[in-house]
Amino acid sequence: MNLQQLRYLAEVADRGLNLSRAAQALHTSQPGISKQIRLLEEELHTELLVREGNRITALTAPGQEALAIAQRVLRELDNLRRVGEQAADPERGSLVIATTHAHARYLLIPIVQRFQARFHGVNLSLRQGNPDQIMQLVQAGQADLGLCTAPTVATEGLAQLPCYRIWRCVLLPQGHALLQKTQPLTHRDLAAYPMITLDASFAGGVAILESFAKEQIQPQVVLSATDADVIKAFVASGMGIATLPEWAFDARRDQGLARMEARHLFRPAISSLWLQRHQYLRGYAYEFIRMLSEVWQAPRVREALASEQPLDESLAVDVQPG
Amino acid sequence: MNLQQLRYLAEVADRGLNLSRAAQALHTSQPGISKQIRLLEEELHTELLVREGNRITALTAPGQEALAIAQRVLRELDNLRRVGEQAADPERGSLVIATTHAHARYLLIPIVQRFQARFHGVNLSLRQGNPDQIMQLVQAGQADLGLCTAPTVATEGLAQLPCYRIWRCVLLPQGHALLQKTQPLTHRDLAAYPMITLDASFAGGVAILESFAKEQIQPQVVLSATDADVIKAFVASGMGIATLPEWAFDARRDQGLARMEARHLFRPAISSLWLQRHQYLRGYAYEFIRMLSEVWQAPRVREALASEQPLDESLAVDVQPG
DNA sequence: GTTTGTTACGGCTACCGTAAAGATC
DNA sequence: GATCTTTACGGTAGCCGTAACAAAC
Repeated sequence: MNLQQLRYLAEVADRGLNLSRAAQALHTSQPGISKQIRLLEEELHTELLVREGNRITALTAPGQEALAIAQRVLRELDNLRRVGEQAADPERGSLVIATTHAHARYLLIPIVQRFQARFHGVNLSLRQGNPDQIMQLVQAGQADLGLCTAPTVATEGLAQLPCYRIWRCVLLPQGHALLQKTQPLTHRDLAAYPMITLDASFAGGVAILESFAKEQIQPQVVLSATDADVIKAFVASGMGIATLPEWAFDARRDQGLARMEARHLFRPAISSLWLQRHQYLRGYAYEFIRMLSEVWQAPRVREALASEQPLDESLAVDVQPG
Repeated sequence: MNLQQLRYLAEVADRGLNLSRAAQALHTSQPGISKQIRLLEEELHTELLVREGNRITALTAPGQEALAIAQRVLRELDNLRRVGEQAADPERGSLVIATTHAHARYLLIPIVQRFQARFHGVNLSLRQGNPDQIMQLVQAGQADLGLCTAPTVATEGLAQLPCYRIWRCVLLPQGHALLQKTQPLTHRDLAAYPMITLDASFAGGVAILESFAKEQIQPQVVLSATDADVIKAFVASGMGIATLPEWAFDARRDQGLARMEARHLFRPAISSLWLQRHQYLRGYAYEFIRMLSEVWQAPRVREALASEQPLDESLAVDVQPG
């Protein structure tokens, strides 16, 4: 038994049970992979792969268990490497954050600036995607932290730390008729105009549509996008109205646009940090999290990672302006 | 990085940070250990051990983290081996159960018999100890299952499956004056005679004393022991009276002894199965657990292992006679 | 002087890559 | 014939054990 063997098994599973591809991905020879996996099978007295002819078509039942174990072991080894890095230089390393465009563009900018000022040595990188993609990145270990609203896919193995309550407002082109209205907006008011929404992969997009459905009103969605700036551009061009997080609108910068209050129409979405439960976090990662939300001090984060409970959404706080 | 290195690190920590002893325990040379640990430290760019002169006096902070990781990895490797064994022959293997004398001697005998009849190929072995020792055995992986009442020590990393409610009765020598009493026994009645109790390391022993304390009565404890048969022998010899689990008394076999009802005096103790959370269980282990208590079917056990919650004690059932 | 950890060195295992064969689509 | 896995084989890196050394109690 051998770490290499576990690495190979995991990679083979990752590459659709194709030894050649696994070998390529690992920059090694394909017979080596074959041999090592055979050795592992031999040692366990069990076939892990189902071979038909000279193809590998599936994992056996014990193969699936073995794969799960291998993945856990490999993750622990990653953690061990991080422990070393943390000890060697607590202020040098990398931090990958997967998040949505809106979060990256509006929420994270001041935080990232503060973080970079404090930790010059940390290579911070942002990856964009919709919540489902973000979950994948975090689950695969390709991102350290995810920040977004709840995804539509399963979140196995991830801990969720609720951070922000996201209230939506209505965005319209300046001079829009609705701006004349002095009473609070209604769903019916909005449905009279074509709408631009967030893509359905975003909890925000879905929630808005559901709130219309509840009122038995069908809004006319002309476009859905994944990018707040794209949405704003379309609104400014007069294609329709939109709902966006309140903090995605900046009266000074967003010339040609106006916003109207809509807290009475749409419940806030909760945006959370998502992270792998069994992952060692570098010290600066805890600092980053604390910068996101004072609620999440390091000990509290550790506690949340250990407990399997989903956490109370009331931990989320309203976003502080800029 | 290398499995051997993790194994060495764990063993060194286990042997009081003594390389020589670790080498001995692993049947290898001491310089090998030294070298491999140095290599690991080198790869992590971090010292894991605190060296003073030529002694190792402590683990550094990253060393502690590394040790924890190494232990988790090694446990997973054990699991992997078990996956292999399970697949190679589901009915052959070993099962180590750590439990108290009373459980082994009375509760487990019929269950062990049924289990052995069903699984000839399984090497079943019982280890005796008090609850604290049992926890240690399970936590160290030297026993697969623990069966006993709650220990006084921490149970980190263990899952508790409540199984039995243990009611106590009073044991007296035949012809004892109390046997004449027609009304229910009181604490005061009992305190009039010297008592023999379970050792304080048993929840049972402590609970009995506490129930007296609550009544502000001080019983006269002449002896405490860890073995039900020893206690019975002393009671039979007239040294005093005792409280024991109801099922530890057998009117036919225990000549010279008599029992009196005491359910109104002492709350039942809960005896639970204890097992390591991240341990792969062989199929027959699930079967054994089911034989202990029908409540604990395999899927339910898996669920309990995954959830970090302490479980409801009401899952425990009264022990069925014989 | 005994115990304990590190350094030095030679032997050997076992892993790796190349080459070739076997099998299936 | 193309793709993919397995078998065969030689080179070599790295692990292991012995021996010698250094340092502490």
